[in-house]
Amino acid sequence: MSTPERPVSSNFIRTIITEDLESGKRDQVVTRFPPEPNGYLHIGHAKSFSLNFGLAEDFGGCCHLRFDDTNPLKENDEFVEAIKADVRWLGFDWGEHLHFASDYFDQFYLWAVQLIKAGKAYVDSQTAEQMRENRGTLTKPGVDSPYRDRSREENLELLEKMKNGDFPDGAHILRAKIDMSSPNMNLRDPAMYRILHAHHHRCGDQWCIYPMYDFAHGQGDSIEGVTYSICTLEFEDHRPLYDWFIQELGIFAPQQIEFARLNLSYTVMSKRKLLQLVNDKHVSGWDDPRMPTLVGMRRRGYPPEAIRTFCERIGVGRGASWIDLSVLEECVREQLNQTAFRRQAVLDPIKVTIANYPADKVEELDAPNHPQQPDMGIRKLPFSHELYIERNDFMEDPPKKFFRLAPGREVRLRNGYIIKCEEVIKDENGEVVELKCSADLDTLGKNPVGRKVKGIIHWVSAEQAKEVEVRLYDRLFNQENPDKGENYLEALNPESMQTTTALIEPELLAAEPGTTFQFERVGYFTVDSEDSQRGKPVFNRTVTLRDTWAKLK
RNA sequence: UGGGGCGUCGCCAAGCGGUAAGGCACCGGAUUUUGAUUCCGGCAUUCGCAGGUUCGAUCCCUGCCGCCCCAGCCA
Repeated sequence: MSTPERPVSSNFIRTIITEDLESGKRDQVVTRFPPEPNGYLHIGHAKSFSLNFGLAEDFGGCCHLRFDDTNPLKENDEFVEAIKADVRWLGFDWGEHLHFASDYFDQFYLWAVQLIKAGKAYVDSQTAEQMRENRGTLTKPGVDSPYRDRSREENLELLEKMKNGDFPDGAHILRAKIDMSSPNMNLRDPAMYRILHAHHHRCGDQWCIYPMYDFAHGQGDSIEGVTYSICTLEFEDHRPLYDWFIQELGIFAPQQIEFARLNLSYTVMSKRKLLQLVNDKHVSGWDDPRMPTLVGMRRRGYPPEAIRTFCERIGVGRGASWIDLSVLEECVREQLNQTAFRRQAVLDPIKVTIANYPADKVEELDAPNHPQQPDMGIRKLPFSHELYIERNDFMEDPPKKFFRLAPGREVRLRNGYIIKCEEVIKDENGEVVELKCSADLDTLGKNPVGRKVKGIIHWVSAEQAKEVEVRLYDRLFNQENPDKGENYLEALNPESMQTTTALIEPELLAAEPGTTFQFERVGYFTVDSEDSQRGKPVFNRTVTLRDTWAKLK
């Protein structure tokens, strides 16, 4: 496994574990990442499993990957495989420890029987509505079910029949007998098993009853010897219930520690909403480059190292926090800056002709693949008398601080000569269509004497340039918190993807899907892995370059 | 107005009774054939508010205020 530098910053979980190890309360660290295979993983999950795998790594323990597959109605193997691939993509390894809650269904059933025998569980035959009414409210205690005092024998028989499929869905339910007046709603006789005549992705039609997450999660951790069950804050209220099951069953007790889940600005993180975005075709799929899913980010071109850096950088706490999307983008730039080959591409072209350069001449200029890393080599860049430059690199009447091309001004062509704008040609509408320039042919690889040329712009040679499709991605939502309004769909950014045609240097035509380049002065672009064809790449804008000029304006 | 949590710089986040780490952002300045990168420097007399305990409190106590989570046969 690659070990990205980890400026081991302290956090409260690390502190707890360190103390436990020192005091002898624990002698090893076993964590786990327990996703439900009902959707694709997103950046919030990455925070969670980076934490879990990272902790195991730091303390010389291990981290399990366990699928909590207790609801067959929503789960399937496609998600299982995708989740495994995502965790691996980020560079984590669960070794031998690939588990499923469904591996433990027999044991869970035995434990349910055990609790009935101990008078700690009963079969309720109220309808779901009745149960809801009798549960009370936040301020009113609940009312005991009329079935609460059934005999153990009757409970046992009913559960057996539930298991055998003798009842339709919803006819009965197994509940823990705790306290209907508990101020903690989770302790008001929570459901343990429900009847579900459903096909399970791993068990097939073996079961007609399935354990609730609350009756499976804690015991799954216990069976696996998980020492630290790290989960998000919303499960804090469930901890007394998990502890109750563990205690009544007399089994190994993991320690649950909760942390705040990740909130990222300009995006949504709930699986339900991501699923809706996919189903309602607001995006092209789970791997749409605008999605906060790991498959989406991979396709967008975000390197796994950047995501790990991000997870490390944002830290872990117990207060609800909002991380700005720009923090993630900065991690992406940081990584890509070191690894991406530099290329030239023009997204919004304007023609430039070099009057003093022979019309029939084509020069192959040497251009470094990475100016700071010579060992990354060079490539050839064709130069001729007719070029394209970026439209916004020219201004007819520029402010003093604009050091790009303007009438009478000089500018350096990146990796090429210094040129001077001699004449501006417009069409009948006054639109600039071409710039006539002259080149100082003694400036290739050196600066002219006696004058300084500050501006540098990128370009492509007109005849050799190739046209490719480029997708300019932007944030999916234009509200910082899309959930703040009535309906998060209203916050969708209509301009989150804009397709355009770019002119690229010819070398780029052979780019392999999944590779990322820096289009100098523009941004990082990754060859789309779905829609590119051999010799016909489609580029996704991964992230723009920082642009202090844009801020100045 | 039941219960469980949380409030330290613009955003994260250390700190656990001895006098405010770090990262990101931001602002200067240097280098630069990417207005990118890199580099150097700056950036909380103050820890939600008000009292109290103490020689000393962000850390302990009390009371306020604000925010988040819980009433699925979802996870």
